[in-house]
Amino acid sequence: MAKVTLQTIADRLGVSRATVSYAFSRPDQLSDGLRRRILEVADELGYAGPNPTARSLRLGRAGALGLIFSETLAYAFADPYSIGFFQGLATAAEDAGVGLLILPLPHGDRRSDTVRDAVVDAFCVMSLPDGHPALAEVLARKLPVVVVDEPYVPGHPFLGIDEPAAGATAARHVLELGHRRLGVAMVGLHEDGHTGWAGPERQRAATFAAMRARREGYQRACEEAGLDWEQVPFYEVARNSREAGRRAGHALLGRDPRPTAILTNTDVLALGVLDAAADLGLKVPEELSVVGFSDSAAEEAGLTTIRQAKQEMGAAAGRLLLSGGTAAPERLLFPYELVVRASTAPPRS
Amino acid sequence: MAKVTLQTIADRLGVSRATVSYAFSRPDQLSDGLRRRILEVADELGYAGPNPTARSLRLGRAGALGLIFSETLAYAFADPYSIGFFQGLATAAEDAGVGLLILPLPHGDRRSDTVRDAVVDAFCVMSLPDGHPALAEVLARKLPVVVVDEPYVPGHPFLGIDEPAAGATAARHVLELGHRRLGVAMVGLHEDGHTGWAGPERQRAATFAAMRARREGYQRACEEAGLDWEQVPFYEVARNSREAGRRAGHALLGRDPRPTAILTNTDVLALGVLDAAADLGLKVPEELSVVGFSDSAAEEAGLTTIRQAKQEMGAAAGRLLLSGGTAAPERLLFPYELVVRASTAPPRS
DNA sequence: ATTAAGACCTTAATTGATTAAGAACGGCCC
DNA sequence: GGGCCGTTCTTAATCAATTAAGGTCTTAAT
Repeated sequence: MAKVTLQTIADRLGVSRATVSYAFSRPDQLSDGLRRRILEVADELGYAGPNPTARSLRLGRAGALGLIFSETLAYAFADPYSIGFFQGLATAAEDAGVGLLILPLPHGDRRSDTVRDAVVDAFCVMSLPDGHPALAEVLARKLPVVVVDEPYVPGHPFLGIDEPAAGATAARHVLELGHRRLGVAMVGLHEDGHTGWAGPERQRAATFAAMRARREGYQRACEEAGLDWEQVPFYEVARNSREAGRRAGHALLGRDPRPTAILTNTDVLALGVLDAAADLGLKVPEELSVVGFSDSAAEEAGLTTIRQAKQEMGAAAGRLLLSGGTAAPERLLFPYELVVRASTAPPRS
Repeated sequence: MAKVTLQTIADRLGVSRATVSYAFSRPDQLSDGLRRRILEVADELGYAGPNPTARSLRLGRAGALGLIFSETLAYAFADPYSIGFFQGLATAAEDAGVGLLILPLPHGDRRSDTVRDAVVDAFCVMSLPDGHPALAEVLARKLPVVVVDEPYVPGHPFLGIDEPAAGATAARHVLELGHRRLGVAMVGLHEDGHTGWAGPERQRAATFAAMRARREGYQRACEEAGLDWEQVPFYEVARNSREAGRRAGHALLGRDPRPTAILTNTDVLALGVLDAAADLGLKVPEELSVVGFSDSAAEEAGLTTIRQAKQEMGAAAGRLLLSGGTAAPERLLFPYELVVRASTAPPRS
């Protein structure tokens, strides 16, 4: 069966290609009888309908939004914060009747042309580390772009929260409860897969801008409270998993003196820290306070965290991209909120 | 700034369009000097690179896999089972360097042409109710298609589990523990948004084939054990949420005599039933046994469930679609497994 | 009878690329 | 100097549609 196009049908009926096109896309331009006959023949020949690619080319619109995410897709789908954002974005796409093209980025050195070849009308870039090659590829496409969380790209709308302020809020919470011995567990600072202690230089050199800024907030709050940041144990993990959190928890809780409060930059990590505390028989919050981030998996575990409007951010990103990019603000900062639950309390004196 | 195409650059340099094309796609066809000049001018003019749509048209491939899902996208992203499947599918797409185009289906009566206009090479259809119009639209595209879970479409590969057998396995588990008073809570049977008791006729009329079959498994096992299915209270909910599960739990546990075991067709629902049990002060598993399904959110809650190889299914679906559809088996049934945890036990005598 | 207005269909330009085949030219060898 | 080969670029067909503008008829009004 050779390919069936508009022309095939036109030839078969002795009419012009344009006529057949009208039969599909503009019924009012044709007599009912001819239209019926065209559709009949189309059906008979097994015509699959106007080729979307050709249509897309002619009409100059792709009908899809591209989504770029630094992690592997499997990972992105495993992260509650990302999922919340996807939901919002998907809702916006749904409302506009466009698809969401999720673009895998080559992991490792394998090169791929997914960004260059993506048939989309706009890009949403999320959580890319500084200098990631995909960003350059996206910008080269000269399509509307919004960036979420990181990195900041001058000239394109940015959606996120005031990271330093949010980080400081989380830290200040435990500091104001009276904690003086803090520990920090963070994921997603670097791309090198390192797990272990991280000193100040390494912390400052983080390639993920949002996490770097969040950490700066932690530090600022600590220093404002008179703590020496260099003395705050800082454990970095490579994967945002409960298991990694447990490992960080064990490392931090194994220190002498033991921290009485641990800050984490994701809820999933915080849950792992709670696991570690349980392993050691430490009571939370009596003997240990834990703060998460994003409020993505915190409620049931009674975790104190910073709540972010993930879905609203996704929806806003979608609307921004689909509105034709008119009058987009440079920086769209969303509200965040400290949610105090049962994982934090004053330290035992 | 008018649109910049290959031709613009060609004209500017006084070379042919083909030459410019070669500069981008086949460097070996050109002298280094000219190629450099072309790329320079391209950069200068702000050329965004060869138009992907035009390329796609010429090359006859879209570089994307279409994913059709009956629920709203926000919902799909909220369901752990779907997410597991997506992960697998995404991994396969990633390996092949193609994108994943997630297609929203119009909810309600709003019509949309997303399926007709989707620029994809193949479709993966998941969990569509019988007779859903989107299926016809997909089939009309005459592209490779695989269907996951439901509905079964003759002539196209089907991926899923042996639903009746899996359902029977779940039911048999509690029956063999000695339970005689069962209750069932199910979601995703009908599209009408109904929540409440469902009699046998309504159960059998479910439009989602997989869930219908799973229920048949429950019934078969019960009848084999000598129970009268008509006497088994059956509560149907419209949304797969913990809250809906709690509601179903309250309904079922409010019956006299109270069921000693409740079967649910998703883990999320089962968690809700556990909530209801907790509300009523019922001890699990001493006073109530609960069985989930899919092993998607069960581990931490200690839920007995049927484990499904969601990720493997996703990966298999992807590979099948990307392999050019050669020699695809008609029906690919995946293994499932009863995982017994702490939510089931013999009834108290 | 003339003219205007519709209805219905065709012509042809356009969307932005890819690529096989061919042409022009220089260099090399005999 | 002619034949041959290689390099480098051009020509032109092709992918599959959309749509403004124009051409025929038919019909109705003056």
